Amino acid sequence: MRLSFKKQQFEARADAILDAVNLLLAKKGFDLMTMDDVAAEVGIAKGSLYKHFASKESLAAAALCRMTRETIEILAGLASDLTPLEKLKATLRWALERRLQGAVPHLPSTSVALQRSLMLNISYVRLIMKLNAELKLLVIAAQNEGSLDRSLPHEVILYTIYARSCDPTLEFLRTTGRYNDEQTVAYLVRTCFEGLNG
Amino acid sequence: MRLSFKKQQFEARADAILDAVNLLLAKKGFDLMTMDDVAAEVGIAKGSLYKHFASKESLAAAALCRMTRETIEILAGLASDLTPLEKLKATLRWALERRLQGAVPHLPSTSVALQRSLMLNISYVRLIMKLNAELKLLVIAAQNEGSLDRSLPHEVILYTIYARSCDPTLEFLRTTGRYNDEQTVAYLVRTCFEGLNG
DNA sequence: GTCTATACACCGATAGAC
DNA sequence: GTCTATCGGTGTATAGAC
Repeated sequence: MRLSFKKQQFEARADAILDAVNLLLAKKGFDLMTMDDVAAEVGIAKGSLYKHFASKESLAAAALCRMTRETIEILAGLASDLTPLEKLKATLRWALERRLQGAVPHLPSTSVALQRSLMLNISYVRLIMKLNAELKLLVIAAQNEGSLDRSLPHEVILYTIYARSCDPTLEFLRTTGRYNDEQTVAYLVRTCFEGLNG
Repeated sequence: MRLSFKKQQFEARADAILDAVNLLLAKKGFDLMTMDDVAAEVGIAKGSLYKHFASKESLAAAALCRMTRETIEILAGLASDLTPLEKLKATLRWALERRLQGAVPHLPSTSVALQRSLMLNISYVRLIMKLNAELKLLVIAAQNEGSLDRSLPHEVILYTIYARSCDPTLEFLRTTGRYNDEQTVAYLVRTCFEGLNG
């Protein structure tokens, strides 16, 4: 079918655009990323971007939606014999590895402007709420089995894990060049759950 | 002395400008903060800003220098009978409290543009290196007395504490409205050093 | 030194030819 | 649907009157 093929091409290009957006969001952040940057990175004209996405905000939202969807899939695909704590650690580990590969952090704590527009994006909010609900269940389950601190509100634990997925310590440690990616991720996961105390 | 008085006024205005910059950096971030914003907040004309500071970058650098200097003073003023670990915790607690009062986080992990320009600012780099050296001594001392994990590189510990001082968890928890400022800060310090495990 | 006015560059978004 | 060209708006920084 010819039509289906064209549509496929269209989708493929949209995906290529989101790849570029992801790269640029990670490198420069939302505020400093320009539509010229995106167009140049993809190798198309700036005007053509607007045939795929209505605005810069919706472009970023689409990129973050794709990544959140991916996270939900990873979480769903984890071996079912893992404990809740192991699942949480695996998800955090995966998010940190993705960042080292050039992905943008989940929580766009970088730009207030982006945060505002995202909260008005229904698709994004739905996805975040879904991910949030699943992680919350894991946190509570881990607390019930005693592997996570019962005396901490589950919100505190959940937010702390979220924050760790976009922790700048990752870049700091990479900049030193003293540790490989595996060690860096391991240090972050370890200090998150076990703390710094001796 | 007439000249000294005028000079004093000039310094006072510079300080008022830095207050405004601090507020705006915390609220909007460097990229979204405009010189118009700063001028409006201070209540002077935009052109007058450039009589005090050469550029937007030097304006932000001056604000961050002032805050770093303050941190060094706080650290120096801590009771000498505190253990190294207690000093580190007290400094982190102070930084988080300052953020809740509207101060900008130490590490401007928000803006890549600002990071770059700061690394070229000699005054700022000197101050950061001084603070860094003092904190590093505390970390190593705490490791030697066994109150911080000896098997972690001291860099990992130091960067983790830095990152916690600008952790977005603070805003997340405040947004819920379920905890007062004291509790919020306590949760952050506690999870940083003791982790999330049960 | 402080103001108003403006130069100059850049960005998001659109128009119109093909 | 992709391109080039451009509009409208905004931001940093400066010029010039007072």
